[in-house]
Amino acid sequence: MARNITPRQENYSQWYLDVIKAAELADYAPVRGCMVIRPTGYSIWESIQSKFDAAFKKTGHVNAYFPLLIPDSFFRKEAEHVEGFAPELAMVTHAGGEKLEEPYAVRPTSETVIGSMYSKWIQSWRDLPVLINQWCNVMRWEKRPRLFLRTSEFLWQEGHTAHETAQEAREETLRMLEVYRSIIENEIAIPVLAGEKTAGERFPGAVDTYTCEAMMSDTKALQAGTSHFLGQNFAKAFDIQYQNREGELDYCWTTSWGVSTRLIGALIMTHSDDDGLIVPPRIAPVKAAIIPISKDESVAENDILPKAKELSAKLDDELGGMFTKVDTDFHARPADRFFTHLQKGVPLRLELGEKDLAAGTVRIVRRDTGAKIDAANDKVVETVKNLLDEIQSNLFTKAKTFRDNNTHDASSYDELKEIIESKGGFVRAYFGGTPEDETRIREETGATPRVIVPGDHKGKCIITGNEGARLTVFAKAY
RNA sequence: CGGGGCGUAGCGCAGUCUGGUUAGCGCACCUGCUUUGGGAGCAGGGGGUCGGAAGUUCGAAUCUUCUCGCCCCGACCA
Repeated sequence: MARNITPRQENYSQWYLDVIKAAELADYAPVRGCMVIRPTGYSIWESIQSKFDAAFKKTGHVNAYFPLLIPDSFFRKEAEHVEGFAPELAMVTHAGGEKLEEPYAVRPTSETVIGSMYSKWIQSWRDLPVLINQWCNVMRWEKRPRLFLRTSEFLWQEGHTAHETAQEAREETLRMLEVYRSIIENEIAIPVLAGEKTAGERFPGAVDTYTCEAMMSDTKALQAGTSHFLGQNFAKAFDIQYQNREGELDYCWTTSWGVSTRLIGALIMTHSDDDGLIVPPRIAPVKAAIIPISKDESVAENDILPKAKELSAKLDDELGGMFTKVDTDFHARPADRFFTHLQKGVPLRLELGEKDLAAGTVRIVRRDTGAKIDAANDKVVETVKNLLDEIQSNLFTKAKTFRDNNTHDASSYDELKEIIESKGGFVRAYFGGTPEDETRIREETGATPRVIVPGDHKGKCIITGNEGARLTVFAKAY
């Protein structure tokens, strides 16, 4: 049992912070609300990034980079956008030792700068669609920061597309939502509900917002990715016009979508346990730690290490890329070395000692279950491959079962209130109310509508009593 | 931003109320020996000026004022 991590049951937030610290994922920076992403954490981000980036390329998107500083006036061009972001903008008022004529905002998101550029680049329907993504940092001055979940500065990806028709833009919005769902579920092993947000939860300036909503292991909800249909709001604000097929001027239809380093927070709070981090195999930068052990340090180094390196090379070679890491911390005792990799969430631990060499086997230990398997040398590659697949699916299934077990139905507002208070988790109820109703529900229960359940579920609204309300998931959220 | 808690060695803490010789303890770290398959034992070491600033005092970790930061709850949050 880990002795440097507070048990989850005792104090969930402390557990979360302890896991991050023990796995050396991040540390607090000198500036309030900012964090340093340490190598172990950053390598997980790189791994996540590469999955998404490949998928974006596959769906026809290209990467570009837009500047960090945005003229303050840009934000005022879209009424809802400015209202939504004004409170969290960081402003640069001085530069070069002088006060600036017009302050620059440190980007909280780039719809505005990108919109201004699109208006220059797009002339004709032949220029469309424009499908651009950028990987960058953004800053939102948060009142209550939490590592990975809500920091003032964070890393993310923002896709910005412009289309000829509303239909096409809507399809794009949903296409990217599906890309998100599939990667978050299949690679990061986090089950999500991919669906529409209610009016009160919309991105400022969007016509429709969609989310991939996940449940953390304390039953609170976390928005893991969003995709927005922006209609012609930004096109009108930034004058993104093109000449259509009939020769007339028309406004584009735009979308934007993003996932951030918050996914690392989601990964932690979905899979990890009281021993520390657990990283799903497909995301894990190191999938197996190979640990040569012997009572005699020189034997470990001179006799066993070469075998370990051989095994490492074989696994890397047959299973692809930077697959394994050989632990050469011979001065530490085995148990200490085991814990290091355990806490960093490495999916498999391969122990190689004199006993194993004599028996022609390798001892394999699973991070998710702790199960130990002695695999014969000629079966190691196959066993490792199978175990990684098993761990991947086990993590997903476990998380999904947990979510399903903590999802309840409410047929009245009172019942919703009662369930949120007594059990927590996701509560499904028919809802067709206004943003004002949402505010009231939040004030009275602490829960908010997280996502409209995908599919055509209609019923009687628990607030207004009107028929035709959509089945909506309510929960307390991060 | 409001309420509460807290900043003393890398981490966790004691000491603060009732100012006073070289500021302690556990873990971690370093050296040696014995150990070694889920966080070892003994012995010997290194490391802090007490979050920061100003003040009171012969004397401040301890008292006063200001300030910075962290955690929890609340408000807010695409």
